[in-house]
Amino acid sequence: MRPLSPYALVVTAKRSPRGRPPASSAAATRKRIVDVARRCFAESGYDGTTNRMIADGADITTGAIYHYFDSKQAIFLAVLGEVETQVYEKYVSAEASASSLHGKIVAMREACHELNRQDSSLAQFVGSARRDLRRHPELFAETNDGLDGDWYYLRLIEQGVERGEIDRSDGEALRHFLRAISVGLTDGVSHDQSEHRLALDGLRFVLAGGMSSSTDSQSA
Amino acid sequence: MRPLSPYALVVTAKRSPRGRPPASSAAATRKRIVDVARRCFAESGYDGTTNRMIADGADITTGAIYHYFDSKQAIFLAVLGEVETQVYEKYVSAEASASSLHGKIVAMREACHELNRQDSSLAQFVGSARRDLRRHPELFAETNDGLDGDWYYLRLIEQGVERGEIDRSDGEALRHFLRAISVGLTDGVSHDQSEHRLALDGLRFVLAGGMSSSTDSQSA
Amino acid sequence: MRPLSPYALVVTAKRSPRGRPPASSAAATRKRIVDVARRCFAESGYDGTTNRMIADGADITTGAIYHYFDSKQAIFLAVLGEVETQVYEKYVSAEASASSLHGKIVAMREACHELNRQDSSLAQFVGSARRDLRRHPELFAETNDGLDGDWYYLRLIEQGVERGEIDRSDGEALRHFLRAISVGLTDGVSHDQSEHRLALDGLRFVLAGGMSSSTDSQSA
Amino acid sequence: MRPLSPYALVVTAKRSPRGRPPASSAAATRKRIVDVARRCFAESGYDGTTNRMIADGADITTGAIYHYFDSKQAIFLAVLGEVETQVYEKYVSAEASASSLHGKIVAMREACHELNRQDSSLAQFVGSARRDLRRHPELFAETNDGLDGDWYYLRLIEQGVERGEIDRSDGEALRHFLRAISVGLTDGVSHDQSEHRLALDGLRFVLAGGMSSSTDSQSA
DNA sequence: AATGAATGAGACTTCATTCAT
DNA sequence: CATGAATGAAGTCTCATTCAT
Repeated sequence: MRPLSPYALVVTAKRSPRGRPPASSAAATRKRIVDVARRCFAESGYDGTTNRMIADGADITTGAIYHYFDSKQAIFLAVLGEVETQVYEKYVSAEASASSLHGKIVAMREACHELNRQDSSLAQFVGSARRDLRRHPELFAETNDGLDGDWYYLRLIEQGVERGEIDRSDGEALRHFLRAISVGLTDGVSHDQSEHRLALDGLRFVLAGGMSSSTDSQSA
Repeated sequence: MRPLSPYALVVTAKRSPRGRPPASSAAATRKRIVDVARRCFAESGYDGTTNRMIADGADITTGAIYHYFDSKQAIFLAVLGEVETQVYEKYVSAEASASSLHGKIVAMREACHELNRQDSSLAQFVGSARRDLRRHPELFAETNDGLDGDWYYLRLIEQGVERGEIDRSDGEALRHFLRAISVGLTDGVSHDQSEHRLALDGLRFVLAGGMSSSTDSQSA
Repeated sequence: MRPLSPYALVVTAKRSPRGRPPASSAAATRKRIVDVARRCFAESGYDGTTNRMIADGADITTGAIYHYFDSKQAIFLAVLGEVETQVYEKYVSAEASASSLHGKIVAMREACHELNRQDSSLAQFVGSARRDLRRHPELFAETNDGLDGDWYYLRLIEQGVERGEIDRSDGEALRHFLRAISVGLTDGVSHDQSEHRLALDGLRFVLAGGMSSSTDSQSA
Repeated sequence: MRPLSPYALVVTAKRSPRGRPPASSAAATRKRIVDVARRCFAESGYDGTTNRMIADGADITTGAIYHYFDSKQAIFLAVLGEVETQVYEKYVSAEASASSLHGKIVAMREACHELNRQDSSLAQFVGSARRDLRRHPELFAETNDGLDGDWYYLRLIEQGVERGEIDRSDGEALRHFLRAISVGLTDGVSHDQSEHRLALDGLRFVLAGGMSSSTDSQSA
């Protein structure tokens, strides 16, 4: 029949022979759907991902998906929520590992690097989802603020200003720069660990003032 | 009838019933197609853009598109080529406007900011195309190297090393950082001029060593 | 709505609105598709047959066809394979029913006549497919040798030569004549039983030497 | 632009530079259209032939076709009429070249062979048109009786009966056989001169009674 | 819990035909 | 006489979704 999609699990040899599958199977299937969907959405985007891709990857049929989710949109929202939670936790735990503004920023990016090393589909989903959310307003969830860490940077900088580490007048620009570099690290190089590592090293180099020595009389 | 797509011109009262429309210029129509397509691809991506969107936007029928292009893919390639040319020219002219590595980098990002101010769909197309090119290998053209400015940064850094402005050992990391921030500025904030301005100011602040004073004993 | 195609069943009052229809057998639907397709291809050719014709005839939608076949081409190949099998069987069983070359030839054509009486769409498909295969190389299947019975005639004549019923020097010409008359009976008159019968009688008359008495001094 | 279709003339180097082309050009263009159309219809059938194929082959644009013909259908009818005329002439001239029924039949088939040698697209068009006429009733012209030579055979046999060369009771069967073999020679082997020659030799062999010696006790 | 047959809308694309120039 | 820009209908195929089993 239909050739197996590249998302199909390789271990498709044995299937629960007949009768009701074991109790926890439902939860496991749901998790499989979400996991596969994350990878699909990350790689192909929302429009480019089909229910068939997800079903093949989760070793079920497209019809079965609808036992777990009401729609493709609902799958996306589930993936989004799960990813947000994971990223949020990383952010929070990173915050405590350093005391200065500079240190906290680096710590947070390092935490993301670690996350990316463990499962790169996470960062790639974040990058993909950013565009998909702009394109499909119906994909917005009520709790959608954390993907780029804006709220986090806001807090960090506020604290930095209070501690006198940075002028308030520079805070706003810094915040937008941090947002941009976060997007860049996520979208631009998250698919290659060593590039991501290098880019992060570059950020540390620049933050440490590596480029501040030589200037010329150029202007905007 | 079919509800008008948001890309349709508002003045779509009457359409020539059949045959060649009076006072129509092939070049103008072709340009309209490419322009609308750039905006559509930028906003909705390759998969999310339909021929109907483009046709409505260019005030023709979907069939007429094929008078100018062999396929949707060909339209994309045309847009890509045009954008590459424009961006390339900006890069080259920016290079001459400063003498130090630091200055040239800032000059180039400022040039992009200027381009973005004139037509933000350009930067947004670049961001969108980056993903689409990863997803659809058939969209690669022979001349596809300039979108992120990698070749440009490579040259700049090489020259910087030769002039002793930067250690060769830091060059690789810096290059990847520059790639990341370029992606971030393009993808993350190009849809809002003032945010883009702020993020660029943030980059200049950081490059100038604004974050280098305060450090603590944090590590990766 | 869309006017019903002539292939649509007359009893098409109500159609199941959505989802799997009650009491539907996949095998039966598939067979319906193949049967209708054979008639359509026979009557209208490959180019002239539309998915809509087939779908209407099989009482499904055009989309449902793709549940059973990957493409229009695949439908054609399925019909071709099925027809080849049926014709082949007839040929083989006809071979045993006579002992002389003359007798076997007549027996084979009579077998085809019988097949044609049962389902004339078979012979007509063969005729149509001959042209379609010439025009669309992609319609060739690996097992495509039996439609005109060439291999069959080849064997018959070889045996006739060995038994001394015919000179080897005449065999080649006879073989091509048999191919031509097969095509003629299939393409030219298979749509009308009585004409087919008469033409076959004519062949028997000629083979029996009915035209050999009167000759004059004409030449090529 | 659009790649040249295989029907495009190779000599597309120089085109009448500007202004009105020479006087007889119109007639020449019309002839070119008909000639190319015959080959296209022969090779690809009515459905499979596009106006673009014809236009490319005739070195004009699709629009220009409509200066000479009202529709694709009209082109087909023009080709059909022209072919009928040519074939008719051959038939008539062949009739005089022999005196017996047997001789006239052979003479006519030899005449067709000669025609086929000169321009095989003629015979192939006849074969293709036979199917197209069955499929598209609108392609029938008022004067459409001569393609298979039915009227011709009818007359020949009537004369043969009157001259006592054949029983009236066998005439009807012979006529249908002749029709079938005509179709077979036209459709089955007209694309290969040597096969056509062999098949015609086979017909002559059979008509001469080559198969009448050996019979066995087989029956219908 | 899961299957898989089926729908209906819509995607890309082709093509005969029209008509201003 | 001829071009070529444009239409509108139709064609093949895809896909999210539904629902009897």
